[in-house]
Amino acid sequence: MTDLLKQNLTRHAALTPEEIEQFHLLFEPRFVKKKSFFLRAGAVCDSEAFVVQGLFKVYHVDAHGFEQVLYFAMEDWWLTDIDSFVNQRPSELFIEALEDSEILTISKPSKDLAYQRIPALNKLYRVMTEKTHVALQRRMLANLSKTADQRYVDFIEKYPRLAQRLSNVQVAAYLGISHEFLSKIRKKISRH
Amino acid sequence: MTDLLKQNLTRHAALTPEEIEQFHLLFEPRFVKKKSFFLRAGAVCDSEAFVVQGLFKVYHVDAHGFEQVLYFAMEDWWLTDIDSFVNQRPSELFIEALEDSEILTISKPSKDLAYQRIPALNKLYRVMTEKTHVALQRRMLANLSKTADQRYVDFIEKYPRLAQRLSNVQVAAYLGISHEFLSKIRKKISRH
DNA sequence: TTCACTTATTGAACTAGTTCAACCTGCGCC
DNA sequence: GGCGCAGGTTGAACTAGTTCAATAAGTGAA
Repeated sequence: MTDLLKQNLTRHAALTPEEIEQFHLLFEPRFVKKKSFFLRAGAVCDSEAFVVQGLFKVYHVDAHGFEQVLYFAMEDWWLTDIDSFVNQRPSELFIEALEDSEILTISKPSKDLAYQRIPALNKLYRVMTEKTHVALQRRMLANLSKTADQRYVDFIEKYPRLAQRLSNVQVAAYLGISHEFLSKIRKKISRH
Repeated sequence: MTDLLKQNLTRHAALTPEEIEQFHLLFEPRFVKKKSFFLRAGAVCDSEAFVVQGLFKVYHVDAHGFEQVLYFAMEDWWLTDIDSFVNQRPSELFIEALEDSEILTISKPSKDLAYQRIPALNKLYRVMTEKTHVALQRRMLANLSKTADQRYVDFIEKYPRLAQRLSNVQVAAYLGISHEFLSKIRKKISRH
């Protein structure tokens, strides 16, 4: 079960086997039932998590009660509100399990300790943050330039397995459109 | 002239004076005239830069020839296409001077060398990337939830000095709306 | 089996934002 | 001094996307 985590850590930067072993011992397993929360707006994000099994939605709720999805996290993804976790300030995000899930969590004190003891972790998280930032930049540009139709097609092409596990309501909240309009897009596309 | 850079470096992580001195020596000054480019799509981003004086636009040009602005960089900001710089692959972005500008550049080999010699830089750039990522997340959520009116008001409140130096065409390309529509928004707002 | 609830679809009326074309500055340049 | 031209405004016609309300199908719990 922690093999997936170890593989993930190895992918981004060259840590020694000892460093990986030492780091992964700081994680604790936890089960999160469908519809319950890893983080709620207003609370401080006091731990980060790696998804071993299951699916989560990371989202914001605006003044009108509408949800905007920042990202979905399934197996091999990370859960965190960087701002809240790093600065230990109240979060503005919700992180909710969409399926019964299994995660590995690391507390803020443990991670701070790890940064001190394993300096190479700074490089690891620098590289990981760079990658997620590049992905978000691409999404930002796509949102500024493409129609909802194109963004929907791009989404199901880029994340086919994820798309299968999501309702259209969830996908619409990610694309930034109403679920009714997504339904109309799907109809149009299905007619070729 | 390099004082601004040193201050900027100090702001994000605790480097020793020696480390800052050693790092800043790797930067070279360069002048970029208005309307000329620091980076063009298709080229590899072989250096990063810190803006000492002037103003730049970092943007993408889509298939229809429309520009989408990723961000503007004035004094005390950084210029880079992270993806192209880190992975040394052709960029999809343009970085163009909107005013006669003065920058400090560091080449890819110099920065790689610096990471080796000054491990604390990994923490510095981890923290800087985290901050820009958080800012982009907020912008993404704002774009998904707010109308163009609200986004325009937010923009001039958040970056009042920057907004003064930009034409409405540039601001519209940042907000993701046509400049004609921005003009109508401005008229509506000016009537209180 | 029934009840409550979530999910998806559809249509009609509406609104936010685009597109195109016209026009009006101000301003640098030869 | 006139010329070209980038920047901003405006209006009219259009399109992308929303909102609201109705309907139907599936699902899980008691």
